[in-house]
Amino acid sequence: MSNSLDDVVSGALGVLDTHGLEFCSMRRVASALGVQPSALYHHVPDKQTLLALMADRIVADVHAPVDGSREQRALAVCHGLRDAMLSIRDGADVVATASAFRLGASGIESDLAEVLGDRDGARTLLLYVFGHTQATQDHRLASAVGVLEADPDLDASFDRGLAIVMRGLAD
Amino acid sequence: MSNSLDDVVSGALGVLDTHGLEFCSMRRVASALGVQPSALYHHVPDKQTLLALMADRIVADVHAPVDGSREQRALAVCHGLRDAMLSIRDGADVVATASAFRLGASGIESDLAEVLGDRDGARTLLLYVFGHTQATQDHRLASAVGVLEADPDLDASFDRGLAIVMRGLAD
DNA sequence: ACCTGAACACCGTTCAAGT
DNA sequence: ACCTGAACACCGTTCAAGT
Repeated sequence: MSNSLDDVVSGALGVLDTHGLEFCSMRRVASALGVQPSALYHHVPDKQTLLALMADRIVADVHAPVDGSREQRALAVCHGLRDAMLSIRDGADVVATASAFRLGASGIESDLAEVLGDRDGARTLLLYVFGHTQATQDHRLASAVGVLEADPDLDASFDRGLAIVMRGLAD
Repeated sequence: MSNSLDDVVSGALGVLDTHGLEFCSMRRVASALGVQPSALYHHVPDKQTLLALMADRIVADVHAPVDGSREQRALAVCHGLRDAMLSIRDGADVVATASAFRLGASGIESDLAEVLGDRDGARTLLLYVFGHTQATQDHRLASAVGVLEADPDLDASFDRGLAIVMRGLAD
């Protein structure tokens, strides 16, 4: 059976979730799809592009709700983003790296900027969400492996930091 | 001549600055030191540890000034950190990655927490500085290579985001 | 203590050729 | 359009052995 680009992205996300970013190689993705490594290059010019497509898919369903106050809508986006990234192994690393590369050009940053009416505020909030979620996920992995003790406060810490940034944005 | 651990870290930083993180391999570092790849493992257990030592050295001279208001001292740390990371190629990536892994355990986070009297505030500020600086550096590289147009506003954008977070921290 | 030499099990990417 | 097969130029890490 022929694979489509969507199949390739799905296959890559499967490898990511079961083996982690470190082992998410073009060769592994190819073998998960039952295909030679070189076949992937028919769908994608390079690995970086594949990672960007994976990032897009991870956050694809994150949108601002239509009603609520500005603050409520912004918080919903931040929590949705965090949950989406945490829902897949190393998701935060994948999304944060891809997003750092196109700051200002991401759909979510525009969404957030529209909700808040503040481009700098949107960027600041987004960078915070990426950074904290990445740290949370790395920390969880490390404590699962046993190199660090678990920090049960990370979710509360996220909300407290979010509150700090939102307070700075209040008009 | 025998190499010390410090020599290895210096050599690695040299390779990083001239070739970038992508090409900062154990093999290249070894060859820059005039030594076989396996020799590095006498000084360092693995590449990840070497990257952490490089990160420590990049930010080694960043400290809070002794006088000034709380806000002034915190801003000085943030700017010092940003400048230190931008002073070497891919420095922000190296520092941010190493720091995400030990959130709460870094010296700068403690420094900042002491200055601000607020652990969550320190973490929030730090994540913002890492994220924005990483995006700035990636963006500059991409525009130097020509894949993105340059954004001359990135430095001003950094200060505006910093002001937002500081405002959220005001008591 | 610091290093060599050789090996192991991998990488991303290219390219001619097949269907 | 989608894929194979083979190759190129690399990786990180281990380990016995040398000085």
